[in-house]
Amino acid sequence: MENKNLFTVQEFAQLSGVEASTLRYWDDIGLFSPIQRNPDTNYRYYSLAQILALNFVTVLSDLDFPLKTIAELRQNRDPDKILALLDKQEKEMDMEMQRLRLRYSIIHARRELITNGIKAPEAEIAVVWRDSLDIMVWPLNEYNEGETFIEPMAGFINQAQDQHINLSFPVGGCFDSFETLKSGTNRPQHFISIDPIGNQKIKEGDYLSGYTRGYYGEMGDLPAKMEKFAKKEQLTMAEPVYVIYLLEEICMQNPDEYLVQILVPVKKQAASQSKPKGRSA
Amino acid sequence: MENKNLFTVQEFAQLSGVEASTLRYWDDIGLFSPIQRNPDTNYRYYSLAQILALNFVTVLSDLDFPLKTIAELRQNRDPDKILALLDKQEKEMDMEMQRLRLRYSIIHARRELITNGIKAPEAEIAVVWRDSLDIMVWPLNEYNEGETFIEPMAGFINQAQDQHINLSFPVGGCFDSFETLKSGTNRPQHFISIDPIGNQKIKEGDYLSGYTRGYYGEMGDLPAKMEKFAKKEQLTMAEPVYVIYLLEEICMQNPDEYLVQILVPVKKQAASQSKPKGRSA
DNA sequence: TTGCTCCTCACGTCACGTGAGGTGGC
DNA sequence: TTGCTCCTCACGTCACGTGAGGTGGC
Repeated sequence: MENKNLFTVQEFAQLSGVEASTLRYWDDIGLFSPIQRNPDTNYRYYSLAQILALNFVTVLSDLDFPLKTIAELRQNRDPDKILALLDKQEKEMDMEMQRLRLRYSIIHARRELITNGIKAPEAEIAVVWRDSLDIMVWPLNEYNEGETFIEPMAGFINQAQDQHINLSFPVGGCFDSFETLKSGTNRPQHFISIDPIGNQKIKEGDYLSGYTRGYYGEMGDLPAKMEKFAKKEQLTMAEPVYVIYLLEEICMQNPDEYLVQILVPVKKQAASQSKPKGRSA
Repeated sequence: MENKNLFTVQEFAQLSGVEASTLRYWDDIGLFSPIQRNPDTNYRYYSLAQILALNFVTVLSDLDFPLKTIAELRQNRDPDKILALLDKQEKEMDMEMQRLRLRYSIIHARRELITNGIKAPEAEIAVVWRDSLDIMVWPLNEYNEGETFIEPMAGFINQAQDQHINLSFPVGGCFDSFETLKSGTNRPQHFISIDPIGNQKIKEGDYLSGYTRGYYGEMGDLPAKMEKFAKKEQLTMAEPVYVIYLLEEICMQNPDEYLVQILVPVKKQAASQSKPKGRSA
């Protein structure tokens, strides 16, 4: 009965949903062969019953088992062995899941910044309310003479590998105070990553916000402008000061056009407290 | 300053966490090249600042962008383009997630059956409580003379592709009644898949359960034994009858040793109702 | 004779990793 | 002189997909 109905590759491909080229390849590597060959023409002929034997291969290859493993199993399978391999495969899938989730959060973080960068009111210095943002704060940077952010960054990248730290999240800087920012805009005390599983946060609250364009650490007269604005608006600057690169090498061709946002936590000086001081001075 | 510190491939590899062979390859394909070459020795020399240019490549390749795309972007990137590509990448990740989830449920379903198969009390016919089980019920099978399950199965596999039905879930059979099972153990009215997103369920309840070994549809004297047991225990058989292959081609070498479980929904005949009947007859 | 399917090589894919064989500086 | 790093090919990986060139049955 099984021999009554024989199928050519194309027919069997149609029947099984496995491509003819794949069937030929599986035959070539000895994984799954037709029950018959025409000795003259060398045509392959598959039987209907082979659809079940094929199922063994397709099920396991759908589960991403290597064909080599499938071929070995075909000769020598048993329930315990299959269970062990299913477990192993599931563990690799768990790892793949982790990788996917990490990528999702990187894409999410980067999309946020780029979107903000595109619609940023660049000329505007203003007090804005910020929700809290999860970040990772990198270790304290130390600078020798003439060094900029690049040296400690290189050092950290170098160490990060050992600690399995992912460096694909957007990066910014953190300064101890507005004074330290002014005295060296290209030497942040800490780098930060906009990393949702980071250990720290940019706290929610009011921030004095300003934007400027330029390569990493080049902020032109923005700090001076912001200080002037703060004085005029009677704002008390607090710490730490964050700089966040909204548009950088990932999406900008020209390094001089990188877009950075400076964020300084501020409090409005209460009228009842500041005014008397101002008057008495 | 940038030229002061130059690094060989190995050094730059160490610094950046990108393998030296990868750096050479990225140079070969024109994706990322050292700023200098020694004209005599052809040694590659990278600068510290290149670590940032490298970051562009590593971030995007960590996100699984094709190197070709990264190379094109490097020449001509802008925020909108990057946003579009991030979206595209996320959609592919969504699909990968779906594939992963599907594989998880296949592994889960198969592990359940195999584990049950390994520890099954094979000789035992007994009434067991079953929790409900999600399944997909395939269309009604029709049989011509001399045909067995194999023909409708082949037909269905053939159609399944168009409907994007995944055939990797464990398969069983469903019979309209115990009588139809007895009259053709290799001709189930329906196939079923143990598929958690199937449209139907094996209802929870008491089932008469028996095991036997043999190729698909070969059940020896198990149906007869189960019927005898039911009679003795005064069980009323209901419908439908399920056969579930716990151990089949996926984990068994020898087709004669496939392990099938027959499940017949039953009710104990209430003593008050059945006894009078029995006496009056 | 034309069109269709089948066959067997052989090459391309993608992003490297791994030698093989040879050179240059301490 | 030895050991180390660097170089440039070239080949292997994995599971096919895609021709190229040729044959057989209607």
